[in-house]
Amino acid sequence: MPLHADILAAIRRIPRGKVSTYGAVACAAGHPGAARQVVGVLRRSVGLPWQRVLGSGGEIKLRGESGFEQRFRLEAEGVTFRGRRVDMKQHEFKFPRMGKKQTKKPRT
DNA sequence: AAGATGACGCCCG
DNA sequence: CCGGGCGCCATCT
Repeated sequence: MPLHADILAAIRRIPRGKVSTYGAVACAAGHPGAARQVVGVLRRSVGLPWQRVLGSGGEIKLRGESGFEQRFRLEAEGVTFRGRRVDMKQHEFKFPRMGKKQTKKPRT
């Protein structure tokens, strides 16, 4: 499974009103250390909840209008901020256990 | 193939 | 809290 597919899936699993971090997503996708690749996927893919992906500590790493955009969109989902960071203790989404491959269609 | 870059993460002063 | 440096992985020129 292409790494971007795993990352893509992980990002899509982030529920509304919750957020995650690049590193966490990469890890949840099964690619610890591939935080940068998470960024790549976010940029190339469209229709993803990119706003729910933040930097470590819940900090918005985007600059300029993009940063504002992200902040507003998150607040619109009910996410609260602590200064310039998202209140992670309240909105950090903990990815479910991922044994190996069984992540979506365990089907019989 | 090599060099440079990126919405990163973590350590150190 | 702030600034600086190094490591990671994939992509682009």
